[in-house]
Amino acid sequence: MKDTAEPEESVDLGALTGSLGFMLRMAQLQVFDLFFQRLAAHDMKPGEFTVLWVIAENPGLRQGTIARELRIKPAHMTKLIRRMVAAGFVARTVPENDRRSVRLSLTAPGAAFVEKNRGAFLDLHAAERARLSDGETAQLLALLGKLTGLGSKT
Amino acid sequence: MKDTAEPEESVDLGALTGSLGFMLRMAQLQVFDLFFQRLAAHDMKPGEFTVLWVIAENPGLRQGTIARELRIKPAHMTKLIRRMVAAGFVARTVPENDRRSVRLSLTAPGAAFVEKNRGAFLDLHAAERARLSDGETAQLLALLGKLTGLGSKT
DNA sequence: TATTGTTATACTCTATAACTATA
DNA sequence: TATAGTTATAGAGTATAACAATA
Repeated sequence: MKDTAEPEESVDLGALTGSLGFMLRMAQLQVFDLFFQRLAAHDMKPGEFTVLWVIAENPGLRQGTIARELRIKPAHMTKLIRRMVAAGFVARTVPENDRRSVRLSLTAPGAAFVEKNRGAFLDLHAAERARLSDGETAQLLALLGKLTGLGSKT
Repeated sequence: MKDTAEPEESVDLGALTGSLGFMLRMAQLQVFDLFFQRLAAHDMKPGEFTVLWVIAENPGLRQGTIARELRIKPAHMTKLIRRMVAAGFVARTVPENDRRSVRLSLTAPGAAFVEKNRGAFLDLHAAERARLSDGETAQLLALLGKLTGLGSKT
């Protein structure tokens, strides 16, 4: 029990809430919590599932191309892919026309896993739980898409 | 020079751009790049500067309170604060009424450093460089504030 | 020579638990 | 017993550079 009567000291973040970097960081931490609640049971981390997803959408893409698009460093990508291969989710193919490269595709279990967890990954209900309406969520996604140049859908 | 005529393979992210977690992650990476360009020269990382900022706004706050608010783990906070003390930016005080706790404040050099880099940290021009107008930036910040529950200003 | 991916090293951040000193 | 902070350890992510195989 508490002795001093200090009612849980409050913190004034001041102009910090006007920092895009800080606010994005805090938002990411919050949303990632939801992700972990859902996929941690499968021993799957956000970055790993994202890679599986992109391979599912783009079978046969080179490992380096995916790493560049997702801003994963090559050294890290190597280890990540090795884990996914060990898990039986990803198959590596060295094409004949360029035997330096590695092309990636999902195995049947990998494809099944992505399909099964597709909904969880998209955070369909994250926004509700996280104080935003559907409209606000759409707006937020649109702004993030414009910021990153990734929201090609308009 | 390239041999095969593949015009830089393109990646289809598909529904991934509808994932709040993924989009927040990519946006954060992009905005953090700007931060590093500006403060890396000072050997200062985002988390460290954020802590200095919060101490500046709330001198005398307990170390653990700040850690909880910024979602920094206690173990990490200990090391971070030690670096800031070593840099001469932060002073630690153990109050008489509860000698388990540690209260933090900025030294004069610490306060001067925060003041000097205040503008850079707030990413004043980050939004422009990053494809958003002022209005869109304000809107994005407001939505992130609502999502995280931190945007108390309304 | 340049490129693709791998290996190796080191450092930061995170997660966890055990520990101390106070309360 | 509970709390504040520390220490120790391990793992993931990142940065960097050196390397092998191929182009």
